[in-house]
Amino acid sequence: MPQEAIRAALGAVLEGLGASADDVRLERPRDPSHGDLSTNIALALAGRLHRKPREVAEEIAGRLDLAAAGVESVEVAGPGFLNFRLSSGTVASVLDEILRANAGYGRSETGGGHTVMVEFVSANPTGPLHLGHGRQAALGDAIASLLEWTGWKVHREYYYNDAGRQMDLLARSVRARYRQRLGRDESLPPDGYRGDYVAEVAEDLVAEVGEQFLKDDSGDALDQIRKFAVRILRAEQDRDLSDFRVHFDEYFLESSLYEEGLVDGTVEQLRSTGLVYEKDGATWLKTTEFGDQKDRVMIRTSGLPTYFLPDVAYHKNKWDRGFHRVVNVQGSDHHGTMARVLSGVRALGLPEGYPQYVLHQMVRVERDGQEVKFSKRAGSGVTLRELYEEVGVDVARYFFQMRKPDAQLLFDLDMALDQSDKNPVYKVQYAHARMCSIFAKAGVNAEKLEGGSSDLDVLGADLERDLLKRLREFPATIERAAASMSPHVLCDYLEQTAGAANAWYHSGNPTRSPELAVLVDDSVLRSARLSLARAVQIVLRNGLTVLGIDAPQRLVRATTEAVAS
RNA sequence: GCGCCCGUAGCUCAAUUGGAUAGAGCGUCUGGCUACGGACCAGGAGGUUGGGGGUUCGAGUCCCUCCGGGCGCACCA
Repeated sequence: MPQEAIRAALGAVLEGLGASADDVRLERPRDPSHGDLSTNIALALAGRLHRKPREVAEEIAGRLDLAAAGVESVEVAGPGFLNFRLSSGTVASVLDEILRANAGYGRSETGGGHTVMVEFVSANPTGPLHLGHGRQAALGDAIASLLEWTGWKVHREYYYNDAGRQMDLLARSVRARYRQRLGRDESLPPDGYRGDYVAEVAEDLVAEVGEQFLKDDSGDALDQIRKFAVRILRAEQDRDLSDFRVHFDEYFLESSLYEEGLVDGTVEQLRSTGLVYEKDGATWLKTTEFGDQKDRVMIRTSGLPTYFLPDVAYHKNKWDRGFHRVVNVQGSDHHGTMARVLSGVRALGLPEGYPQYVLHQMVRVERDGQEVKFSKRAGSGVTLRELYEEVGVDVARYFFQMRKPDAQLLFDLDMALDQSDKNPVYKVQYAHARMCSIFAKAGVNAEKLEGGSSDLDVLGADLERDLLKRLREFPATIERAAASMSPHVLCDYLEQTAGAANAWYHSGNPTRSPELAVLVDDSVLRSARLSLARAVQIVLRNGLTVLGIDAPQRLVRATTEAVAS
């Protein structure tokens, strides 16, 4: 690892300047003319030492002993950067590492095997999942996966409200449709659920119980209808998520918090903090103590808790279950709840930074430059299933992941349906398939390829150096994406790496420049380039795997009819 | 009105968390190609990073302010 060697060499010199190797940040400069690796340590130190940055840089460069680091040259550039140029053998040495680690390349132990819970989707079972849930499902799953790749033990959890007002409204909506279906004149509740799926549930109810609830207005009957509807809709959500390749370790029911007395327990604990008071017949929590805009009611005049109380109890429960790091993925329309939950959790004495939130913004879908708005079945919006049945799961997942969560997402259906390199998903998948096709053409078993050739320094072409340097950055990219909980960082990396791989591949067009082809006659070159192709294939495949997207060995273009169906 | 998020090429978005000449894709323009998989390739043009001020060796990034957009501001969830 040249980074470590350079870092060590720098460390030796820096001791005399009151700094250490830990202060050094080595980066790949954007501009290749600035070398292969670069550090700003002299700039950082200059202020502290009250000296000119370039002078400090010159001094460090003069004293560096880089004999063992595979460095060809060091130069001082710009305001005081130290730029290192590596020998091509050193640059190519990453291939050994990649081929050896194979499916493990990119993994790290940063998380130390500690436990983290990622809670996401958490939609109430009042209807089909829509696009916002889709973004959250893809995003949450990718974040969970990134944490796994960086050494965390991840628990995926889904929380849902199976009681309360919305559920009651759902039950009454289903009851109305059910009675209409049986020929009785009954209208939907004023803010009832209007989507066609409600009638579908009602149809199932008729098949199940016949006319049993036709005239029964009792609370018990309504309760049974609610349970029936929840069962049907939960099953549908499970199918939608499972077909979207998103799976949970645990489904947590809000009602269980009440059944196990956790809500009452939380009230008691909060009271003991002295931050609880009575006003206007209700019970309030001083959330302003923790930066909320106003205090919040936790128990209404009626004696019933507001929703925010079980939320706090739930987060106490997560902690007590041993999850001392929790990531909540939510739509940014819920950001108001965040401050309240955090206040409640702080009041209970849980530490700063627990839980963490990733808030994502809304999704719009466009076709031919026009926004797609309506789904008759869902009553409003577009359902997740409608989307991925049209564009495919790989494309849908990738599109949801490729943008930073806290910006609005424009889902461009025309690009999503395109099957050329214009579509970033196919661009990456196709680069992967291309590498696989080279192995097939060469008649080699990719799994048997080894990087241990001592002749890797033949990979000296600009496109090869560029590609090699990108491959080396894969583990750091995973780290960065995981640390910032931003899958789009990985998407960006994969697109650029696929682009670099494509450029390399195309430069070796056998008709025009056969000497640059992977499968050249020269056996040393051929073997080194096959190793490079293999490394590219491994990195692209691992990256796609993190995102939950297939890395097929060959792509078969769908026909127009198949796309339409 | 208050709070959170966002504002970067014609469009959709990046920018290694304060680094060097702000990068990709789409679109556009100009060339090229009998193919290690044509689901093409190479290259060009395109920018006062919403405006203004500040912090420092250095700002798209941090601070202040103004403008514009999204979301949230219940004893609803």
